[in-house]
Amino acid sequence: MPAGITEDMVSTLARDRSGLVHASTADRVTELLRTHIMEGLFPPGTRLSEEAIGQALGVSRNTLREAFRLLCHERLAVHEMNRGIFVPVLTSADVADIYKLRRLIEGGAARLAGVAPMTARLAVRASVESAENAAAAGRWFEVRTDDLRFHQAVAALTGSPRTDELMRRALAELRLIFHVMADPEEFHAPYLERNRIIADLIVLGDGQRAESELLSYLADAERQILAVYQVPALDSRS
Amino acid sequence: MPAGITEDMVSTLARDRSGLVHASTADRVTELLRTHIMEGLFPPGTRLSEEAIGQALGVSRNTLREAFRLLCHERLAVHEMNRGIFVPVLTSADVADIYKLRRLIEGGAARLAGVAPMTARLAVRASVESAENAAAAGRWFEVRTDDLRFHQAVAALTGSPRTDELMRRALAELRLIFHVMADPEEFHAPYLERNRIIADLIVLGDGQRAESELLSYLADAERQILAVYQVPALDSRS
DNA sequence: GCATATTTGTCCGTATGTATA
DNA sequence: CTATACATACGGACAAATATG
Repeated sequence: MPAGITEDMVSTLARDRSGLVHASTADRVTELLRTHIMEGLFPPGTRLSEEAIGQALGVSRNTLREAFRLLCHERLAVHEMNRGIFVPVLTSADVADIYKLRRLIEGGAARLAGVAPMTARLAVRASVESAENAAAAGRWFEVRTDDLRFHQAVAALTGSPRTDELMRRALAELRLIFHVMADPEEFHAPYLERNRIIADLIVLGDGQRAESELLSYLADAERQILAVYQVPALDSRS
Repeated sequence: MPAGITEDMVSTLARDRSGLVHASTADRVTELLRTHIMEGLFPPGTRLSEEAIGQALGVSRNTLREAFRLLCHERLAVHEMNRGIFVPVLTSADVADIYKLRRLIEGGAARLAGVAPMTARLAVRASVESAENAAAAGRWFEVRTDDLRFHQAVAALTGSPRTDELMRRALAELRLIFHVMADPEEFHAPYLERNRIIADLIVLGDGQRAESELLSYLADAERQILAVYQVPALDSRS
């Protein structure tokens, strides 16, 4: 059981295999590794050994390599030639870039609030209410998840599958950053009411104000992260 | 030599192998297939046989499968379980979605014209001038390439690597659509002067007007494509 | 700086399951 | 329904690159 590989990873794989899901082994392995990386179970910089993980998961190296390639493609892993696959160590520049992209996507999506279908708008508010309930119960990791759902729902106002997927990937990367930061309560609490305000504006269809609120929101969040997250941009190598 | 596989595909592969490029075989195969799909050498709907292509390229099926997975991930191929890899047949819905995404990205990027570095703005104008020269010489396929470079340069105004890559992939998909359309002269000629106007606005730093010009440009182009491109959204199967 | 061990990159053979003629 | 073709997945092999002592 080499590095963060748990028993239920393997059983999950086996369960899905017997299930009626129409996906290849490589796809299931990808999904499994993706969530494990996103949940921070492999610390940034960890090398993902083909031999060890393949054996722990009970899949061949060839199959595992297909999964690794996909993870690299969505930036949840980095490939260093002849050295292996590593969990990425994101830099301050990465944080800035992700927020730049988020402002572009989420800002533009919020502006569409007035023309977006009401179901999509209500989904935004639903995620905020879910977060409020979780916060009231003190479940702050759930608040974090709901916050990401909120932003996903905002992007979904575009009604564009490609935008949805793009947003999903950007937020997956962002999770990597969250894991090396302070506890979720300190970070997310202040944004709860701002989420609520934005959600209400979106339901009302006031795209202009929703956008400007969201942009200042994202700018503040970026500043706050960069103040704590001091990973230099120079090539990180152990 | 089964399906669209030419001799120089193999020689390109061999040349790069001996070269000092630091990339794996799978990466080189991916790049090779990517450009060949983008250039329309495989008609939409074609099945990419592991056996045939692997043999033609002189690479093993394992290596080829890694490449196929990547292409599927960037939507330049579609994977049908237990059936194989196919060149995608894009639907009208895909066209609409790609243009929705483009309006979001390119519109937001154009708005940043005033704060973008001058080198990035001049790159936009350079692509237009290149297209104008190609048009004057009657090289319309070159005009098409320059047009795509123009839009890539607009997205690059954000200065975001992730946005650049995202845009590259969206435009790669768009190429698939262009190939089944009328000749490039008819389609691109009317947009030449509009490109010029937008580029000048960007160099001047007038993000507001650049954005609105670009948005109406994209709306017109989408309409024009959809008028000709009548592929129904229902699951295309031969 | 060198020799060794480890790990990746790539290929091959093969067994099994799935789709199609 | 059978047969064929093909994708899926595994395991083994070897060279090359890298890490380790």
